[in-house]
Amino acid sequence: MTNHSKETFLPLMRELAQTFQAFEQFSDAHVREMGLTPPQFDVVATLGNTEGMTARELSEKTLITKGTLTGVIDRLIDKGLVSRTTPPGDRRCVTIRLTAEGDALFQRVFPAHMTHMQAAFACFTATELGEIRNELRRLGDAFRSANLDYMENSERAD
Amino acid sequence: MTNHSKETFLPLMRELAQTFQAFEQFSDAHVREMGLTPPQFDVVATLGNTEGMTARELSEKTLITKGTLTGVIDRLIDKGLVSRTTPPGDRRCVTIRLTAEGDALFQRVFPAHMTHMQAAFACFTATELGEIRNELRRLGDAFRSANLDYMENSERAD
DNA sequence: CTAGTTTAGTTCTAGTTAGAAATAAATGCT
DNA sequence: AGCATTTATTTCTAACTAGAACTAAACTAG
Repeated sequence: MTNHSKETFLPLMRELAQTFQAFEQFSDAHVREMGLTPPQFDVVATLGNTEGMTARELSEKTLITKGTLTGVIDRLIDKGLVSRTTPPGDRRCVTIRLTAEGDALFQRVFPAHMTHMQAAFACFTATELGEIRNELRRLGDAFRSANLDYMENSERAD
Repeated sequence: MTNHSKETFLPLMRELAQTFQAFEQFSDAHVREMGLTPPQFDVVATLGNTEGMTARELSEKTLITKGTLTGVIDRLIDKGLVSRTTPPGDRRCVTIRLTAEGDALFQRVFPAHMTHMQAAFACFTATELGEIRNELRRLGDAFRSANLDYMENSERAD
């Protein structure tokens, strides 16, 4: 258990933010050229090659909160790319599914986006990519666990 | 120059997004408790211990685009935390500066936030933090350079 | 079997986002 | 000096954001 001075971890925090921003810029520029917003692409990519799923599942996989997701789905329905139906058995839920048009878009756009992204990783070996992934996971775990500790303490204060 | 299959780099992309999201959640929860939105905190932290700066400088340091910054500054002015003045010499610019009240908030809130963030890094050595930072930089450079290549090609297409 | 709780989704609010168009001042060229 | 370009910021639009309050349906315990 080490207590770091801010000079030790602030640069890492900055680097994380800048790296993520660079990733988003590279990814989003391509997504927008294909006529989708980044969250819309995220939803279409997640629904691709599935039988559809509930809003809750979709929210968990895309990291889009449920309140936001309602609006994103609304706009995808306006574009004719997804449908919202009530599944038999539980009328609280909705099943969100790609339409034929949405599936056609997915088949066209998803491989194109993978090819786009691939270009950024060409200067790494597969081993390096795995190592970076592990370090990111460790860092993410540290944030998640620190956040749990923090929320636990503020609960007690209620 | 390696051509990776999507199984090689997709997990890394997901991990990057999840790690950044965990970082934001941990940081933002604390910032909001102190009565600021994350971009507002970012601006206050950047202006702290300076004589103020132009909107352009502030935009570069915070990664908030200038159009967005106008609104963030407006709300900080409403709260009485910053001021917007035209510097002598160039009437196109504005100088954005913490008010006395804004400085008092900064002195109180910035150290508290550093202490909050520090807790997440306790399980790493200083050396590890440096290594992760280097890998993040390398990854970020890869995205930035891929993005430059991409933009160059689309320019030619105009 | 029914009141209370949990779960699913939508709606609402305030704020942020990028990008494009508009405005205005300063600089550079001739 | 005068016109064109560049630079700095604001305004505008469409979309996304989290979180809280709300509605409705489905459990669950007595």
